[in-house]
Amino acid sequence: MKVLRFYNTFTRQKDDFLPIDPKNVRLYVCGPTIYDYAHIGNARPVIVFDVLYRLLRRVYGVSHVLYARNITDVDDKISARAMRDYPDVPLNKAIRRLTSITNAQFQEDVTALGCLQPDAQPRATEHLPAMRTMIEHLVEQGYAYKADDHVLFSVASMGDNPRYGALSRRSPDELLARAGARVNVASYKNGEMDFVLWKPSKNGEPSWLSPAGIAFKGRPGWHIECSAMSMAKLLQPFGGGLSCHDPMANIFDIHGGGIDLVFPHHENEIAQSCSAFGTSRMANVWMHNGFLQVEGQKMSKSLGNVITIHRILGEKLPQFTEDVNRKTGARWSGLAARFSMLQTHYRDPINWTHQRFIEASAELYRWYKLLHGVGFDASINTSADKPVLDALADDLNTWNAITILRHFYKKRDIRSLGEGMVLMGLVNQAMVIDKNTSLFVNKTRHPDKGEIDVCINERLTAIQAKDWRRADQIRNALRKKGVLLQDKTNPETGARITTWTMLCHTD
RNA sequence: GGCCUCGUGGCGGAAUGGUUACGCAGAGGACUGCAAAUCCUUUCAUCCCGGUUCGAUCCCGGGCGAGGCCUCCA
Repeated sequence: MKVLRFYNTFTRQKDDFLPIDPKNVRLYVCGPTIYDYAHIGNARPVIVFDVLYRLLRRVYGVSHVLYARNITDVDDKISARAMRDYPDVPLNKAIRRLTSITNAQFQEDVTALGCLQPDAQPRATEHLPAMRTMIEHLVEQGYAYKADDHVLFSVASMGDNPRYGALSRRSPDELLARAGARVNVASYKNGEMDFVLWKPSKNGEPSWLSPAGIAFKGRPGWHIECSAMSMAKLLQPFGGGLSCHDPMANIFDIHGGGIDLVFPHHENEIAQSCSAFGTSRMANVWMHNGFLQVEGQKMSKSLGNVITIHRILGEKLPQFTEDVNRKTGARWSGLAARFSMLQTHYRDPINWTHQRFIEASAELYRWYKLLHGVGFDASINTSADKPVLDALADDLNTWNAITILRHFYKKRDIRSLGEGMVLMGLVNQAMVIDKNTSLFVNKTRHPDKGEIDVCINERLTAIQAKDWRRADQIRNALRKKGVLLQDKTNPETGARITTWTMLCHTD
Protein backbone atom coordinates (compact mmCIF):
# COMPACT_ATOMS: atom_id res chain seq x y z
CA MET A 1 0.00 0.00 0.00
CA LYS A 2 1.10 3.49 -0.82
CA VAL A 3 2.85 5.17 2.09
CA LEU A 4 1.82 8.75 2.62
CA ARG A 5 4.03 11.36 4.24
CA PHE A 6 2.75 14.41 6.04
CA TYR A 7 4.37 17.32 7.79
CA ASN A 8 3.42 17.03 11.43
CA THR A 9 3.27 20.26 13.37
CA PHE A 10 4.07 18.28 16.49
CA THR A 11 7.37 16.91 15.22
CA ARG A 12 8.04 19.74 12.78
CA GLN A 13 9.02 17.36 10.07
CA LYS A 14 7.56 15.12 7.44
CA ASP A 15 6.78 11.71 8.86
CA ASP A 16 5.49 8.55 7.25
CA PHE A 17 1.81 8.21 7.93
CA LEU A 18 0.84 4.97 9.62
CA PRO A 19 -2.86 4.76 10.37
CA ILE A 20 -3.88 3.33 13.71
CA ASP A 21 -6.33 1.13 11.85
CA PRO A 22 -6.15 1.16 8.05
CA LYS A 23 -9.75 0.06 7.99
CA ASN A 24 -10.79 3.17 9.91
CA VAL A 25 -8.60 6.13 9.14
CA ARG A 26 -9.88 9.07 11.13
CA LEU A 27 -9.54 12.76 10.40
CA TYR A 28 -10.86 15.72 12.41
CA VAL A 29 -10.77 19.29 11.17
CA CYS A 30 -11.83 22.43 12.98
CA GLY A 31 -14.65 23.92 10.99
CA PRO A 32 -16.09 27.38 10.85
CA THR A 33 -18.05 29.48 13.27
CA ILE A 34 -21.15 30.18 11.27
CA TYR A 35 -22.19 33.72 11.97
CA ASP A 36 -22.00 35.12 8.45
CA TYR A 37 -21.06 34.18 4.91
CA ALA A 38 -17.86 32.19 4.98
CA HIS A 39 -14.89 33.96 3.39
CA ILE A 40 -12.12 32.63 1.20
CA GLY A 41 -9.92 32.32 4.26
CA ASN A 42 -12.42 29.84 5.65
CA ALA A 43 -12.35 28.11 2.29
CA ARG A 44 -8.68 27.25 2.49
CA PRO A 45 -8.75 24.56 5.19
CA VAL A 46 -11.96 23.19 3.75
CA ILE A 47 -10.30 22.73 0.37
CA VAL A 48 -6.94 21.55 1.70
CA PHE A 49 -8.43 18.91 3.92
CA ASP A 50 -10.85 17.86 1.24
CA VAL A 51 -7.83 17.00 -0.88
CA LEU A 52 -6.45 15.08 2.07
CA TYR A 53 -9.77 13.31 2.51
CA ARG A 54 -9.85 12.33 -1.16
CA LEU A 55 -6.27 11.13 -0.97
CA LEU A 56 -6.98 8.99 2.08
CA ARG A 57 -10.06 7.53 0.42
CA ARG A 58 -8.07 6.77 -2.70
CA VAL A 59 -5.37 4.98 -0.71
CA TYR A 60 -7.35 3.26 2.03
CA GLY A 61 -10.70 2.89 0.32
CA VAL A 62 -13.76 5.07 0.37
CA SER A 63 -15.42 3.20 3.21
CA HIS A 64 -12.31 3.11 5.38
CA VAL A 65 -11.92 6.81 6.03
CA LEU A 66 -13.92 8.84 8.50
CA TYR A 67 -13.78 12.61 8.27
CA ALA A 68 -15.39 14.85 10.86
CA ARG A 69 -15.53 18.62 10.53
CA ASN A 70 -17.33 20.47 13.26
CA ILE A 71 -19.63 23.43 13.04
CA THR A 72 -19.36 25.92 15.86
CA ASP A 73 -22.76 27.35 16.57
CA VAL A 74 -22.18 28.57 20.11
CA ASP A 75 -20.25 31.79 20.04
CA ASP A 76 -20.38 35.46 21.03
CA LYS A 77 -20.28 36.58 17.45
CA ILE A 78 -23.26 34.39 16.63
CA SER A 79 -25.21 35.84 19.54
CA ALA A 80 -24.34 39.37 18.54
CA ARG A 81 -25.31 38.82 14.94
CA ALA A 82 -28.53 37.08 15.89
CA MET A 83 -29.51 39.96 18.15
CA ARG A 84 -28.81 42.43 15.37
CA ASP A 85 -30.65 40.52 12.67
CA TYR A 86 -33.65 39.39 14.70
CA PRO A 87 -34.10 41.97 17.44
CA ASP A 88 -37.72 41.03 18.11
CA VAL A 89 -37.14 37.32 18.53
CA PRO A 90 -35.94 35.62 21.72
CA LEU A 91 -32.20 35.14 21.45
CA ASN A 92 -32.22 31.37 21.43
CA LYS A 93 -34.69 31.32 18.61
CA ALA A 94 -32.84 34.08 16.78
CA ILE A 95 -29.62 32.08 17.00
CA ARG A 96 -31.28 29.00 15.63
CA ARG A 97 -32.72 31.00 12.78
CA LEU A 98 -29.38 32.60 12.00
CA THR A 99 -27.33 29.43 12.14
CA SER A 100 -29.73 27.48 9.99
CA ILE A 101 -29.33 30.09 7.28
CA THR A 102 -25.59 30.52 7.60
CA ASN A 103 -25.05 26.79 7.75
CA ALA A 104 -27.08 26.19 4.61
CA GLN A 105 -25.06 28.87 2.88
CA PHE A 106 -21.82 27.33 4.05
CA GLN A 107 -22.80 23.91 2.76
CA GLU A 108 -23.73 25.39 -0.58
CA ASP A 109 -20.44 27.27 -0.78
CA VAL A 110 -18.18 24.35 0.01
CA THR A 111 -20.05 22.10 -2.39
CA ALA A 112 -19.36 24.63 -5.11
CA LEU A 113 -15.70 24.53 -4.11
CA GLY A 114 -15.72 20.89 -5.09
CA CYS A 115 -15.57 19.56 -1.56
CA LEU A 116 -17.07 16.27 -0.54
CA GLN A 117 -19.33 16.21 2.46
CA PRO A 118 -17.47 15.05 5.53
CA ASP A 119 -18.80 11.86 7.05
CA ALA A 120 -19.84 13.83 10.11
CA GLN A 121 -20.45 17.50 10.71
CA PRO A 122 -21.10 17.66 14.42
CA ARG A 123 -22.61 20.85 15.77
CA ALA A 124 -21.70 22.17 19.18
CA THR A 125 -25.32 22.64 20.19
CA GLU A 126 -25.95 18.96 19.60
CA HIS A 127 -23.09 17.78 21.81
CA LEU A 128 -23.71 19.49 25.09
CA PRO A 129 -24.14 16.19 26.96
CA ALA A 130 -20.78 14.95 25.70
CA MET A 131 -19.13 18.19 26.79
CA ARG A 132 -20.73 18.02 30.21
CA THR A 133 -19.64 14.43 30.65
CA MET A 134 -16.09 15.23 29.65
CA ILE A 135 -15.93 18.25 31.95
CA GLU A 136 -17.25 16.26 34.88
CA HIS A 137 -14.75 13.53 34.19
CA LEU A 138 -11.94 16.08 34.19
CA VAL A 139 -13.14 17.51 37.49
CA GLU A 140 -13.35 14.04 39.03
CA GLN A 141 -9.85 13.21 37.89
CA GLY A 142 -8.48 16.42 39.34
CA TYR A 143 -7.67 18.13 36.06
CA ALA A 144 -10.33 20.78 36.37
CA TYR A 145 -11.92 22.77 39.16
CA LYS A 146 -14.94 24.89 39.86
CA ALA A 147 -14.56 28.56 40.66
CA ASP A 148 -17.13 31.30 40.57
CA ASP A 149 -19.61 29.17 38.59
CA HIS A 150 -16.90 28.53 36.01
CA VAL A 151 -15.12 25.29 35.40
CA LEU A 152 -11.47 25.77 34.59
CA PHE A 153 -8.84 23.44 33.29
CA SER A 154 -5.81 23.31 35.54
CA VAL A 155 -2.75 23.39 33.33
CA ALA A 156 -0.49 22.64 36.27
CA SER A 157 -2.27 19.32 36.83
CA MET A 158 -1.51 17.78 33.49
CA GLY A 159 2.14 16.92 33.95
CA ASP A 160 4.51 16.70 31.05
CA ASN A 161 3.36 13.84 28.88
CA PRO A 162 2.36 15.72 26.91
CA ARG A 163 3.64 18.98 28.23
CA TYR A 164 1.35 21.98 27.84
CA GLY A 165 2.86 24.05 25.05
CA ALA A 166 4.51 21.13 23.28
CA LEU A 167 2.58 21.54 20.04
CA SER A 168 3.26 25.24 19.71
CA ARG A 169 6.77 24.82 21.15
CA ARG A 170 6.30 27.34 23.86
CA SER A 171 8.32 27.03 27.02
CA PRO A 172 6.57 27.18 30.38
CA ASP A 173 8.40 30.42 31.19
CA GLU A 174 7.25 31.94 27.99
CA LEU A 175 3.68 30.88 28.52
CA LEU A 176 3.69 32.22 32.05
CA ALA A 177 5.34 35.48 31.13
CA ARG A 178 2.77 36.02 28.45
CA ALA A 179 -0.16 35.08 30.56
CA GLY A 180 0.96 37.43 33.31
CA ALA A 181 1.54 40.24 30.90
CA ARG A 182 -1.96 39.98 29.61
CA VAL A 183 -4.54 42.44 30.71
CA ASN A 184 -5.91 40.90 33.85
CA VAL A 185 -5.89 37.29 34.77
CA ALA A 186 -9.32 36.52 36.08
CA SER A 187 -9.18 36.34 39.85
CA TYR A 188 -10.96 32.98 40.03
CA LYS A 189 -8.16 31.22 38.19
CA ASN A 190 -5.80 29.09 40.23
CA GLY A 191 -3.13 29.21 37.61
CA GLU A 192 -2.51 31.98 35.14
CA MET A 193 -2.60 29.69 32.14
CA ASP A 194 -5.80 27.93 33.16
CA PHE A 195 -8.56 28.18 30.63
CA VAL A 196 -12.32 27.96 30.71
CA LEU A 197 -14.19 24.73 30.13
CA TRP A 198 -17.56 26.08 31.17
CA LYS A 199 -18.82 29.51 32.02
CA PRO A 200 -22.05 31.15 33.10
CA SER A 201 -24.26 32.52 30.37
CA LYS A 202 -25.04 36.16 30.34
CA ASN A 203 -28.63 37.18 30.47
CA GLY A 204 -30.51 36.07 27.40
CA GLU A 205 -27.60 34.13 26.00
CA PRO A 206 -28.12 30.52 25.09
CA SER A 207 -27.59 28.36 28.12
CA TRP A 208 -27.54 24.73 29.04
CA LEU A 209 -27.60 22.61 32.11
CA SER A 210 -24.23 23.02 33.78
CA PRO A 211 -21.86 20.21 34.74
CA ALA A 212 -20.26 19.49 38.08
CA GLY A 213 -23.20 20.54 40.18
CA ILE A 214 -23.21 24.19 39.18
CA ALA A 215 -26.70 25.46 39.85
CA PHE A 216 -26.92 28.06 37.09
CA LYS A 217 -27.22 27.31 33.47
CA GLY A 218 -24.15 28.07 31.42
CA ARG A 219 -22.29 27.48 28.20
CA PRO A 220 -19.20 25.62 27.12
CA GLY A 221 -15.83 27.16 26.49
CA TRP A 222 -14.61 27.12 22.93
CA HIS A 223 -11.97 24.43 23.24
CA ILE A 224 -14.01 21.72 24.91
CA GLU A 225 -16.29 21.51 21.89
CA CYS A 226 -13.65 19.93 19.69
CA SER A 227 -12.45 17.52 22.36
CA ALA A 228 -15.99 16.35 22.97
CA MET A 229 -17.03 16.14 19.36
CA SER A 230 -13.92 14.34 18.17
CA MET A 231 -14.54 11.85 20.96
CA ALA A 232 -18.16 11.42 19.93
CA LYS A 233 -17.48 11.02 16.23
CA LEU A 234 -14.05 9.43 15.98
CA LEU A 235 -13.45 7.51 19.20
CA GLN A 236 -16.69 6.21 20.65
CA PRO A 237 -17.85 4.47 17.46
CA PHE A 238 -14.64 2.42 17.63
CA GLY A 239 -14.78 1.46 21.26
CA GLY A 240 -13.02 4.49 22.71
CA GLY A 241 -14.39 6.93 25.23
CA LEU A 242 -13.98 8.06 28.80
CA SER A 243 -14.55 4.62 30.30
CA CYS A 244 -12.10 2.94 27.95
CA HIS A 245 -8.59 2.50 29.26
CA ASP A 246 -6.94 1.38 26.08
CA PRO A 247 -4.84 4.38 25.07
CA MET A 248 -4.79 3.40 21.42
CA ALA A 249 -8.57 3.47 21.32
CA ASN A 250 -8.55 7.10 22.38
CA ILE A 251 -6.25 8.49 19.74
CA PHE A 252 -7.27 9.28 16.20
CA ASP A 253 -5.09 9.74 13.17
CA ILE A 254 -5.06 13.29 11.91
CA HIS A 255 -6.20 16.58 13.34
CA GLY A 256 -6.24 19.57 11.02
CA GLY A 257 -7.05 23.25 11.00
CA GLY A 258 -5.70 26.69 10.29
CA ILE A 259 -2.26 27.55 11.59
CA ASP A 260 -3.71 30.25 13.81
CA LEU A 261 -5.40 27.53 15.84
CA VAL A 262 -2.16 25.96 17.02
CA PHE A 263 -2.17 28.18 20.05
CA PRO A 264 -4.18 28.23 22.13
CA HIS A 265 -7.02 26.20 20.62
CA HIS A 266 -5.21 23.00 19.71
CA GLU A 267 -2.92 23.21 22.68
CA ASN A 268 -5.99 23.30 24.90
CA GLU A 269 -7.72 20.52 23.02
CA ILE A 270 -4.68 18.36 23.63
CA ALA A 271 -4.66 19.26 27.32
CA GLN A 272 -8.33 18.34 27.68
CA SER A 273 -8.36 15.16 25.65
CA CYS A 274 -5.09 13.73 26.86
CA SER A 275 -6.00 14.42 30.48
CA ALA A 276 -9.47 13.00 30.08
CA PHE A 277 -8.26 9.81 28.41
CA GLY A 278 -4.89 9.43 30.08
CA THR A 279 -3.17 9.41 26.71
CA SER A 280 0.06 11.04 25.66
CA ARG A 281 -1.40 12.39 22.47
CA MET A 282 -4.75 13.31 21.07
CA ALA A 283 -4.03 12.68 17.41
CA ASN A 284 -0.99 11.19 15.76
CA VAL A 285 -0.57 13.88 13.17
CA TRP A 286 -1.32 17.59 13.39
CA MET A 287 -1.65 19.38 10.10
CA HIS A 288 -2.10 23.12 9.71
CA ASN A 289 -2.79 25.17 6.65
CA GLY A 290 -1.17 28.56 6.08
CA PHE A 291 -2.98 31.86 6.10
CA LEU A 292 -4.38 33.79 3.23
CA GLN A 293 -3.98 37.43 2.36
CA VAL A 294 -5.92 39.52 -0.08
CA GLU A 295 -4.07 41.68 -2.58
CA GLY A 296 -1.05 41.68 -0.30
CA GLN A 297 -2.91 42.65 2.85
CA LYS A 298 -4.34 40.82 5.77
CA MET A 299 -7.99 40.13 5.16
CA SER A 300 -9.98 41.86 7.84
CA LYS A 301 -13.23 43.61 8.42
CA SER A 302 -11.48 46.84 9.32
CA LEU A 303 -9.64 46.93 5.99
CA GLY A 304 -12.91 46.11 4.27
CA ASN A 305 -11.27 43.51 2.07
CA VAL A 306 -13.08 40.40 3.18
CA ILE A 307 -14.00 38.32 0.17
CA THR A 308 -16.76 35.82 0.72
CA ILE A 309 -16.93 32.49 -1.04
CA HIS A 310 -20.38 33.54 -2.11
CA ARG A 311 -18.95 36.48 -3.99
CA ILE A 312 -16.34 34.35 -5.73
CA LEU A 313 -19.05 32.00 -6.89
CA GLY A 314 -20.79 34.90 -8.52
CA GLU A 315 -17.69 36.03 -10.39
CA LYS A 316 -18.05 36.29 -14.09
CA LEU A 317 -15.26 34.52 -15.81
CA PRO A 318 -13.94 36.25 -18.89
CA GLN A 319 -13.96 33.19 -21.10
CA PHE A 320 -17.65 33.52 -21.65
CA THR A 321 -19.64 35.60 -24.01
CA GLU A 322 -22.03 37.93 -22.32
CA ASP A 323 -24.95 35.67 -23.05
CA VAL A 324 -23.47 32.55 -21.66
CA ASN A 325 -22.02 34.48 -18.78
CA ARG A 326 -25.32 35.87 -17.73
CA LYS A 327 -27.00 32.52 -17.63
CA THR A 328 -24.36 30.10 -16.57
CA GLY A 329 -20.93 31.65 -16.40
CA ALA A 330 -20.52 31.40 -12.68
CA ARG A 331 -21.20 27.73 -12.37
CA TRP A 332 -17.65 26.55 -11.99
CA SER A 333 -16.02 29.56 -10.39
CA GLY A 334 -15.81 27.56 -7.20
CA LEU A 335 -13.63 25.02 -8.90
CA ALA A 336 -11.51 27.79 -10.35
CA ALA A 337 -11.04 29.15 -6.84
CA ARG A 338 -10.09 25.69 -5.67
CA PHE A 339 -7.64 25.30 -8.53
CA SER A 340 -6.15 28.68 -7.76
CA MET A 341 -5.63 27.82 -4.11
CA LEU A 342 -4.11 24.43 -4.80
CA GLN A 343 -1.36 26.08 -6.82
CA THR A 344 0.19 27.05 -3.51
CA HIS A 345 1.37 24.47 -1.05
CA TYR A 346 -1.08 24.24 1.83
CA ARG A 347 1.44 25.31 4.45
CA ASP A 348 2.59 28.40 2.58
CA PRO A 349 0.75 31.67 2.73
CA ILE A 350 -1.44 32.54 -0.24
CA ASN A 351 -1.77 36.01 -1.55
CA TRP A 352 -5.22 35.91 -3.05
CA THR A 353 -5.54 38.31 -5.95
CA HIS A 354 -8.17 38.75 -8.56
CA GLN A 355 -5.62 38.30 -11.31
CA ARG A 356 -4.50 35.02 -9.86
CA PHE A 357 -8.06 33.77 -9.75
CA ILE A 358 -8.74 34.78 -13.34
CA GLU A 359 -5.55 33.14 -14.58
CA ALA A 360 -6.40 29.94 -12.80
CA SER A 361 -9.87 29.93 -14.27
CA ALA A 362 -8.49 30.44 -17.78
CA GLU A 363 -6.20 27.47 -17.47
CA LEU A 364 -8.86 25.27 -15.94
CA TYR A 365 -11.25 26.24 -18.69
CA ARG A 366 -8.79 25.05 -21.28
CA TRP A 367 -8.59 21.69 -19.56
CA TYR A 368 -12.35 21.41 -19.45
CA LYS A 369 -12.54 22.10 -23.12
CA LEU A 370 -10.06 19.37 -23.89
CA LEU A 371 -11.98 16.93 -21.72
CA HIS A 372 -15.42 18.00 -22.73
CA GLY A 373 -17.47 15.24 -24.26
CA VAL A 374 -14.76 12.69 -23.69
CA GLY A 375 -16.29 9.43 -22.71
CA PHE A 376 -14.65 7.04 -20.36
CA ASP A 377 -15.85 5.15 -17.40
CA ALA A 378 -14.77 7.07 -14.36
CA SER A 379 -15.78 4.27 -12.06
CA ILE A 380 -13.02 2.06 -13.40
CA ASN A 381 -9.83 3.29 -11.89
CA THR A 382 -6.99 2.59 -14.24
CA SER A 383 -4.47 4.18 -11.93
CA ALA A 384 -3.84 6.79 -14.55
CA ASP A 385 -3.92 9.16 -11.61
CA LYS A 386 -0.81 7.51 -10.16
CA PRO A 387 1.61 10.39 -10.86
CA VAL A 388 -0.80 12.82 -9.24
CA LEU A 389 -1.31 10.41 -6.37
CA ASP A 390 2.45 10.23 -5.86
CA ALA A 391 2.68 14.00 -5.73
CA LEU A 392 -0.12 14.27 -3.18
CA ALA A 393 1.37 11.45 -1.15
CA ASP A 394 4.31 13.71 -0.41
CA ASP A 395 2.68 16.07 2.07
CA LEU A 396 -0.11 17.09 -0.29
CA ASN A 397 2.21 18.51 -2.88
CA THR A 398 -0.59 20.00 -4.92
CA TRP A 399 1.63 22.33 -6.92
CA ASN A 400 3.61 19.38 -8.10
CA ALA A 401 0.41 17.55 -8.90
CA ILE A 402 -0.77 20.47 -11.00
CA THR A 403 2.51 20.57 -12.88
CA ILE A 404 1.93 16.92 -13.69
CA LEU A 405 -1.60 17.68 -14.90
CA ARG A 406 -0.18 20.40 -17.13
CA HIS A 407 2.13 17.86 -18.62
CA PHE A 408 -0.82 15.55 -19.34
CA TYR A 409 -2.71 18.42 -20.88
CA LYS A 410 0.20 19.21 -23.13
CA LYS A 411 0.51 15.57 -24.17
CA ARG A 412 -3.26 15.33 -24.66
CA ASP A 413 -3.29 12.43 -22.24
CA ILE A 414 -6.97 12.73 -21.52
CA ARG A 415 -7.32 9.72 -19.29
CA SER A 416 -4.47 10.76 -16.99
CA LEU A 417 -5.57 14.37 -16.92
CA GLY A 418 -9.15 13.40 -16.19
CA GLU A 419 -8.39 10.94 -13.44
CA GLY A 420 -5.87 13.27 -11.87
CA MET A 421 -8.44 16.04 -11.84
CA VAL A 422 -11.00 13.73 -10.30
CA LEU A 423 -8.55 12.82 -7.55
CA MET A 424 -7.93 16.48 -6.78
CA GLY A 425 -11.61 17.32 -6.89
CA LEU A 426 -11.29 19.63 -9.86
CA VAL A 427 -14.43 18.41 -11.53
CA ASN A 428 -17.89 18.57 -10.10
CA GLN A 429 -20.63 16.07 -9.92
CA ALA A 430 -22.47 17.27 -12.99
CA MET A 431 -19.41 17.01 -15.16
CA VAL A 432 -19.42 13.33 -14.52
CA ILE A 433 -22.78 12.33 -15.93
CA ASP A 434 -22.85 9.33 -13.71
CA LYS A 435 -20.22 7.00 -12.58
CA ASN A 436 -21.00 4.44 -15.22
CA THR A 437 -20.88 6.62 -18.24
CA SER A 438 -18.52 9.35 -19.08
CA LEU A 439 -16.67 12.24 -17.66
CA PHE A 440 -17.11 15.81 -18.64
CA VAL A 441 -20.27 15.49 -20.60
CA ASN A 442 -22.60 18.37 -20.26
CA LYS A 443 -25.97 17.15 -19.17
CA THR A 444 -27.62 20.53 -19.33
CA ARG A 445 -29.68 21.05 -22.48
CA HIS A 446 -27.32 19.58 -24.96
CA PRO A 447 -28.17 20.95 -28.39
CA ASP A 448 -29.17 18.51 -31.05
CA LYS A 449 -26.03 17.35 -32.84
CA GLY A 450 -27.82 16.90 -36.14
CA GLU A 451 -29.09 20.41 -35.94
CA ILE A 452 -25.61 21.74 -35.38
CA ASP A 453 -24.28 19.80 -38.34
CA VAL A 454 -26.97 21.28 -40.52
CA CYS A 455 -25.95 24.75 -39.39
CA ILE A 456 -22.30 24.03 -40.01
CA ASN A 457 -22.98 22.80 -43.51
CA GLU A 458 -25.12 25.78 -44.22
CA ARG A 459 -22.33 28.02 -43.06
CA LEU A 460 -19.77 26.22 -45.20
CA THR A 461 -22.01 26.71 -48.19
CA ALA A 462 -22.29 30.39 -47.38
CA ILE A 463 -18.52 30.64 -47.09
CA GLN A 464 -18.06 29.04 -50.50
CA ALA A 465 -20.39 31.64 -51.88
CA LYS A 466 -18.35 34.22 -49.94
CA ASP A 467 -21.48 35.28 -48.15
CA TRP A 468 -19.57 36.30 -45.03
CA ARG A 469 -22.54 38.00 -43.45
CA ARG A 470 -24.64 34.88 -43.56
CA ALA A 471 -21.70 32.78 -42.34
CA ASP A 472 -21.09 35.01 -39.33
CA GLN A 473 -24.78 35.11 -38.60
CA ILE A 474 -24.88 31.35 -38.26
CA ARG A 475 -21.74 31.30 -36.15
CA ASN A 476 -23.10 33.94 -33.80
CA ALA A 477 -26.43 32.21 -33.48
CA LEU A 478 -24.73 29.01 -32.41
CA ARG A 479 -22.50 30.89 -30.01
CA LYS A 480 -25.57 32.22 -28.30
CA LYS A 481 -26.62 28.68 -27.70
CA GLY A 482 -23.25 28.00 -26.15
CA VAL A 483 -21.82 26.22 -29.17
CA LEU A 484 -18.40 27.44 -30.22
CA LEU A 485 -17.29 26.86 -33.81
CA GLN A 486 -13.68 26.48 -34.79
CA ASP A 487 -12.31 26.43 -38.31
CA LYS A 488 -9.33 24.39 -39.28
CA THR A 489 -7.74 23.45 -42.53
CA ASN A 490 -7.18 19.93 -43.64
CA PRO A 491 -3.43 19.98 -44.31
CA GLU A 492 -3.70 17.55 -47.21
CA THR A 493 -6.73 18.69 -49.10
CA GLY A 494 -6.75 22.28 -47.95
CA ALA A 495 -10.44 22.00 -47.27
CA ARG A 496 -12.02 23.83 -44.39
CA ILE A 497 -13.05 21.69 -41.47
CA THR A 498 -15.37 23.13 -38.88
CA THR A 499 -15.52 21.62 -35.43
CA TRP A 500 -17.62 22.64 -32.48
CA THR A 501 -17.46 22.51 -28.70
CA MET A 502 -19.88 23.37 -26.00
CA LEU A 503 -18.82 26.25 -23.85
CA CYS A 504 -18.13 24.72 -20.53
CA HIS A 505 -20.93 25.94 -18.34
CA THR A 506 -21.75 22.64 -16.80
CA ASP A 507 -23.31 22.78 -13.41
C1' G B 1 9.44 42.53 23.24
C1' G B 2 9.27 36.79 22.72
C1' C B 3 8.52 32.71 19.31
C1' C B 4 7.91 31.11 14.14
C1' U B 5 7.64 31.25 8.80
C1' C B 6 9.19 33.39 4.29
C1' G B 7 12.06 36.54 0.45
C1' U B 8 13.21 33.11 -7.16
C1' G B 9 11.38 36.74 -13.81
C1' G B 10 5.80 41.58 -15.14
C1' C B 11 2.53 37.88 -12.18
C1' G B 12 1.79 32.90 -10.00
C1' G B 13 4.96 29.09 -8.58
C1' A B 14 8.76 24.68 -8.35
C1' A B 15 13.60 22.73 -7.93
C1' U B 16 18.71 22.49 -6.90
C1' G B 17 26.14 22.52 -3.90
C1' G B 18 27.64 22.70 -10.73
C1' U B 19 23.00 24.47 -18.19
C1' U B 20 17.08 28.36 -12.72
C1' A B 21 10.86 23.67 -13.93
C1' C B 22 6.07 24.79 -15.21
C1' G B 23 1.67 28.10 -16.04
C1' C B 24 -0.08 33.12 -17.19
C1' A B 25 1.14 37.59 -19.45
C1' G B 26 4.69 39.81 -23.34
C1' A B 27 7.26 39.19 -28.28
C1' G B 28 7.64 36.58 -33.05
C1' G B 29 5.67 32.91 -36.33
C1' A B 30 2.16 29.09 -38.57
C1' C B 31 -3.00 28.89 -39.65
C1' U B 32 -7.10 32.52 -41.02
C1' G B 33 -12.32 36.21 -45.07
C1' C B 34 -12.87 37.76 -40.04
C1' A B 35 -13.15 35.20 -35.46
C1' A B 36 -11.99 31.65 -32.12
C1' A B 37 -8.93 27.96 -31.02
C1' U B 38 -4.56 25.39 -31.51
C1' C B 39 0.55 24.65 -32.45
C1' C B 40 5.78 26.29 -32.84
C1' U B 41 9.68 29.70 -31.35
C1' U B 42 11.17 33.28 -27.83
C1' U B 43 12.71 37.70 -24.01
C1' C B 44 12.85 38.31 -18.64
C1' A B 45 14.56 36.15 -12.03
C1' U B 46 17.25 33.55 -7.39
C1' C B 47 16.70 40.80 -1.63
C1' C B 48 21.73 42.78 0.21
C1' C B 49 26.68 41.91 2.59
C1' G B 50 30.12 38.53 4.40
C1' G B 51 31.79 33.22 5.25
C1' U B 52 32.49 27.84 3.88
C1' U B 53 33.52 25.74 -1.18
C1' C B 54 36.96 24.54 -7.18
C1' G B 55 31.86 26.28 -7.50
C1' A B 56 26.02 28.90 -3.50
C1' U B 57 20.25 30.62 -5.61
C1' C B 58 20.74 26.34 -2.27
C1' C B 59 24.80 25.55 3.59
C1' C B 60 26.44 29.20 7.78
C1' G B 61 26.47 34.35 9.95
C1' G B 62 24.72 39.34 9.67
C1' G B 63 21.50 42.94 7.49
C1' C B 64 17.09 44.61 5.05
C1' G B 65 12.04 43.40 3.85
C1' A B 66 7.24 40.71 4.25
C1' G B 67 3.94 37.79 7.06
C1' G B 68 2.05 34.88 11.22
C1' C B 69 1.31 33.63 16.45
C1' C B 70 1.60 35.51 21.56
C1' U B 71 -5.97 38.34 22.18
C1' C B 72 -11.43 36.27 18.76
C1' C B 73 -9.63 34.46 14.14
C1' A B 74 -9.29 29.25 9.00
